[in-house]
Amino acid sequence: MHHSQILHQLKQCIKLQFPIQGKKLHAHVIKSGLDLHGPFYPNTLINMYAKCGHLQDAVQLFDEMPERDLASWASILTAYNQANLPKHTLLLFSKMFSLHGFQPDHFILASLVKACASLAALRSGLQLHTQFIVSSFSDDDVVKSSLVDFYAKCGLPDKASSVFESIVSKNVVSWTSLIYGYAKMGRKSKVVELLHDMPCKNMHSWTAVISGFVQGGHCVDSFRLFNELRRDGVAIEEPFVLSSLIVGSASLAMLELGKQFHLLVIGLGYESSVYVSNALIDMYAKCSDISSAEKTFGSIKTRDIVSWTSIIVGMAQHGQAKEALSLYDEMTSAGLKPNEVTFTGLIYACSHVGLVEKGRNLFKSMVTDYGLKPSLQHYTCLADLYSRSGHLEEAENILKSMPFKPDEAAWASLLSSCSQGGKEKTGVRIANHLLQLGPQEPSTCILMSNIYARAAMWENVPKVRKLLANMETKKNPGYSCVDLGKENEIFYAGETTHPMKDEIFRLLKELDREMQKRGYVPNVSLVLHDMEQQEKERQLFWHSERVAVAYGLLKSAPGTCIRIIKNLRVCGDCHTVLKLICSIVSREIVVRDATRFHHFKDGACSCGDFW
DNA sequence: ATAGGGTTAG
Repeated sequence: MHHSQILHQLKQCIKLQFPIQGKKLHAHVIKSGLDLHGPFYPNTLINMYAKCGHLQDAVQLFDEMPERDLASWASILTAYNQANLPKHTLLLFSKMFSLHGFQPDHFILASLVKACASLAALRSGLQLHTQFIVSSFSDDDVVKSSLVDFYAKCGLPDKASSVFESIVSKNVVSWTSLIYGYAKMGRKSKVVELLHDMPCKNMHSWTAVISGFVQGGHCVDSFRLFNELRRDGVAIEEPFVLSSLIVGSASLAMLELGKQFHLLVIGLGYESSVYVSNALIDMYAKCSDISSAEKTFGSIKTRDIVSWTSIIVGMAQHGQAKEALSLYDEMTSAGLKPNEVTFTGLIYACSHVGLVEKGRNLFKSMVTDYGLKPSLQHYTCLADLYSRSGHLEEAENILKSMPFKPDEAAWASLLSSCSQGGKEKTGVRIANHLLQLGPQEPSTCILMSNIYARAAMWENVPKVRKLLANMETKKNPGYSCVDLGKENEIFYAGETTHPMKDEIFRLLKELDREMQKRGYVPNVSLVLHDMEQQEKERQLFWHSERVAVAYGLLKSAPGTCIRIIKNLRVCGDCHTVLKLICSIVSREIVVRDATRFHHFKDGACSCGDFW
């Protein structure tokens, strides 16, 4: 074989994603005595391995090269980008820069900007932009296009636009990057304008706009745009866009819509896309339909680490800790390596069933067996495990000795265990610390106030109340949304204007009488405002989750599960009430609150009363 | 020979 033929075939391997064939060509080059280190071969081979996902082979070739030119460096940087290791890309570059004093060319600059874009590393990207402007490649359109993408991903679409304007020949790639940036920031009129002005559109562009809307939390806009596409008869040639839409239905907990997207996936024949299936698992879990999540997981032919992690995390969040842990054993037996995300789910599972030893061992295993670096979230999760199981000292030690500064969430989780377990002294110490820190979350303030009230430190209660009052003016009001399949109904806390309010009131009154027979006493310590006892009870009575449950009981088919989505965390009193209601009416109630899921069934909750 | 856009889990 002539070497131009070999080069051609290597390119074919990249295009068709045939690493095995590529490896054969590599072997052929060595066996036939062709000069492996001659012109073109090593860089093309590195590129082939990189693009086919064989990072290790690319790195090995690179390390064995006697001479490296700028193209070799560009190829290996691409390999790290391709393997989704943008941090390595930047790290390797800084090494190359200090060791060899290289000036990056336009190829290398484009790879580096891409790495910054996927990390949303604003500072490094700005530095590269400066370096690019003063370099001799400063008119290169491809680097400019990657800078547009970088600014768009950093949430600065106007900066992206000014770079975009400087591009000499604008193409579908640069247009797509720009429009993604505006979609992500929810700048709808700008998106519409750009869609109109764009001379060239393809599936990439549509996917970019829709995923931009979803990633920026403008899910409804993404659904609307997709409807328009379908109306216009645009063919969905690839499944990419469906994953984004499924993520959108998950984040709004719109189960019916998610199911419709699932049907569309089947109809279009994209069931075999792992990306789509993984998004579906997560969607069903986030919409509280954990059994459909399991079914979807079961139907995947080749599961990857994201599939396993999604179902493990889903099970853990729904209180099925044992199942989550046994899925982990199955996963490792199948030869898959867990990553950071898997371990968050696993430790979370342990903390919900009080498996202290198991959690401790998993944390150790993550470091020693898999060489993973625990993040702040891992430490917080581990501390949570200790404090929930009554090991407050160990929990506090972790927060104090870990290589991160504990944030408000970390202290708040510890504080919540103090109020549950009657550890007053520790609680007061942590509350004082939080007071100095200046809490940002209303839920933290409520915990603090309760601790101070219980310790009779009345001088501190007004301080916390004042903080809370300042927050509540800017925070969203609490609401609960009950999912009745074809329709949803949303209730705000204290709302008394609903057309069915009399029926709802009657039902809640009736339930209240039955609850009191079973020993229920309203826990007013969780209501903070200054008011008389009766007024406090009335306020609790109209908490949005109760109203939503009552409405759900009135409107839904008998025996069905009632699903509630809430924007804040469930309050302690409502939690008690829902446990009672579910057994009084013999119905399952599932509440997705701001942080977790509560499955109320037979008088108990899947969260084990810790949240 | 080497560079730029859209998809999944905490």
